[in-house]
Amino acid sequence: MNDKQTTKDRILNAAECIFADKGFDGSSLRDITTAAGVNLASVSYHFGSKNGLIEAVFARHLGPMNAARIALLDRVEEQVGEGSPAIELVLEAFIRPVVMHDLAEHGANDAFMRLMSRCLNEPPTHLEQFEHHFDALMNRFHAAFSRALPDHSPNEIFWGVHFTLGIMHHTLHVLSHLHHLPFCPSESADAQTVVERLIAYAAAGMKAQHGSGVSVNEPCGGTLSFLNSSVNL
Amino acid sequence: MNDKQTTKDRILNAAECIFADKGFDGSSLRDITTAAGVNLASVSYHFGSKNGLIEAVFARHLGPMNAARIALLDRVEEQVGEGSPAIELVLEAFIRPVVMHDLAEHGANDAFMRLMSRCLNEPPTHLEQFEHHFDALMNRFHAAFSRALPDHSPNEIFWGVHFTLGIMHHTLHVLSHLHHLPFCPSESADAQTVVERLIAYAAAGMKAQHGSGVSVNEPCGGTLSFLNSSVNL
DNA sequence: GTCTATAACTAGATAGAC
DNA sequence: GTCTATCTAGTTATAGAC
Repeated sequence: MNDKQTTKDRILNAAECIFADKGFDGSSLRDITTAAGVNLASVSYHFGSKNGLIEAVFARHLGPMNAARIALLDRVEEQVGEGSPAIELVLEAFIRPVVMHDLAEHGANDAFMRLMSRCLNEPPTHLEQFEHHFDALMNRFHAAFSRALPDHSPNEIFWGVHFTLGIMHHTLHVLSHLHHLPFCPSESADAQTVVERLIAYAAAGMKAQHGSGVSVNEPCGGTLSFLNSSVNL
Repeated sequence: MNDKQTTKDRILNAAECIFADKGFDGSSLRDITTAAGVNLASVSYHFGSKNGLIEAVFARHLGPMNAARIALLDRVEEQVGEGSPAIELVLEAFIRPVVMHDLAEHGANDAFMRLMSRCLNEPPTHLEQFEHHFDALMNRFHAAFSRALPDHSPNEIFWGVHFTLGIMHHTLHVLSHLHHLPFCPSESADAQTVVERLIAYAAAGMKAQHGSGVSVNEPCGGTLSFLNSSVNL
């Protein structure tokens, strides 16, 4: 806490970055404290254990981020009253705070974005400890999606929401690795524009869920049936 | 190689499963050899090192899986000749072999599906060693998507393809964790139906990319602009 | 090909001086 | 609060008997 940041913050910042690059199990506390320029033992002092540090790294961001998503949803629902909100508005409240979080909070630092993009696939042992950050959020949004798409069955809503989680999650990964990806046009990187693309894709996809997936025995509605033959799947 | 499988196969099967559950860094060779019922040193003998084992686990599946995707795409392009293939057909060739792979090959064993769903987010160090399995595939499909959507800009194709990778990737995760997910209707699990839902969502989403994301200064086409004010993103 | 034993190293956690 | 030093346990990898 001299003229820069406290030891606690230095550890959190370094941990966020190194966890994002190498995963929880792939990052040692020695890696993290060396990068942070602090002593190894300070992790135990400030966070108790490595798991305590992991939890702290997330808690710092997930609270504000999910609060922003709920706040946007509140405004959408306030505007429509008893009616059905536009699916695009619900999607914007769901998506924008996530993609914009790092940019808004820390300029160009994308460490937490990279970390989020990694999280879905961490071992369940690690994820259970912050699942509670998402329970209330998903309840609210699941209900909102159902209201926005009143003709959709629970199954159509379920898969629509999960497909949408998938593009959001993958987008965080793409945004934080754009420079290494093939086929990447030079104008791709603006996050605001990407949010719009995400919403357009997800809105169209969720609307298209209604009535899809109904014909188990005639797999793809006729026009695709020539693909269902001898080719090894 | 008594009456069951060889030591090499026992290791591969156990590794696939344990890597899927705990990640590469989170799985020790002791975990794997114990589960396989073989000796610790046999990993070095058969695969040289832990990295050699990781590569072998993937090579066993990625070759046949990506060959099936290319074979389906060949048939689609053969049918349309010089014209534009339907986006749904290209998507089916892209998606179906991936989702169906485990079911077709091993009945209900979903270990490789879980492993694939984890992979995108492993540390780049681990992923580089099998990136080459995807180079030719992505070249073929990128061209096919461009032909199927001739009005789309390179940027629209780029994001459309990545959003589609995202839903596919997330779907593998959802399919292998269905039983733990909230809001999951009982009839959700049939993989064939899920493939149809995926194609419907992705086709609608990719088509909707054209013309989206054009207005950087007026973020969401007017109707959403009331969300762009003081709420903390 | 399969085993035991062990080398060489790294991990997270902590005791105790300052 | 911060440090050094160290403990205990776990890791990959290998040498060498069978």
